[in-house]
Amino acid sequence: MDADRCLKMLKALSDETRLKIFEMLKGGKLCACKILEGLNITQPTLSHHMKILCDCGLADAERDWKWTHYSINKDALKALTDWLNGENEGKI
Amino acid sequence: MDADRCLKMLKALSDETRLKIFEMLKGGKLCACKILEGLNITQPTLSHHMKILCDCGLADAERDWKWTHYSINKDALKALTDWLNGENEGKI
DNA sequence: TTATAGTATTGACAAATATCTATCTGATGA
DNA sequence: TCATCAGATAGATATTTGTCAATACTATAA
Repeated sequence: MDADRCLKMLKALSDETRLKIFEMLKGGKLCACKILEGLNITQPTLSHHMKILCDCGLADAERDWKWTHYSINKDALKALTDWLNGENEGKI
Repeated sequence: MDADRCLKMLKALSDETRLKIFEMLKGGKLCACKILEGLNITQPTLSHHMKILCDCGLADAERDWKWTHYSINKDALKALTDWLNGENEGKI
C-alpha cells in the first residue's frame, strides 16, 4: 500500500454520494438497482461512481446473470485504514 | 462521529498536497515553515490547506510566538478509521 | 509609533469533477 | 433474428476546488 493507492481510495470516498454507497455496502452485498433506489441519481451516474469505487479497489463487482452485485473489499479497506493509522507494513 | 464529519475528513485527505502534509505530520509536530519547505506551493496555499485540515479536526494548530505548529489529532484520526471499519460506536 | 516577520484572507482563474441526456453493449428469451 | 433489459460509455455543462498574487492581520522589537 503506497500513498498513491491511498490517495485514490480517499478520493473515491470523498464524495457524498459515494460515501453513501459505501455505507450501504457496509451492510452487505447489493445489486446496482438496489443501490439506485436509495439515491437520487440517474443510472449512468451510479455506474460512474461504481467504476471509481471499483477502480481503486475498495469495491468488488460480481455479475450474476443480468445483475451486478457490489460489495466492499475488506482487505483493501483494512489496508487503507492501517495506512492512515501508520501501520504501513506490507500487504496489498 | 457521523457520516458528515467523516465526509469532511475524507475530503480533507483526498487532495495530494494535503495527504503529503498528513504524512509529514504523522512523523510529528511541524512548523508551517517546515511544511512549506517540503512542498512546491506558496504560503497562502499552505495556509488554505492547513485550514481545511484543522477545520475537519484532523489537525491541531498551536501558536508559539510567531510560529504555528501543526500536529495530527490522533483521536480524530482514530474516530475516522473506526468509522470506516464499521466500529461506529460512540465518541467524538 | 514604526518596521518586521510569520500567518491568514481576498479575489480571480484554471483545472477537476459530479451530473445529466443520449446512446451503446451484451446477454437473454421469444 | 429481434425485442428487452441491466449496466456502461460519450459528450456537454455547471459546480467545486486548488492555486496564485496582492493584501491584511497580529505580535514583537527597536
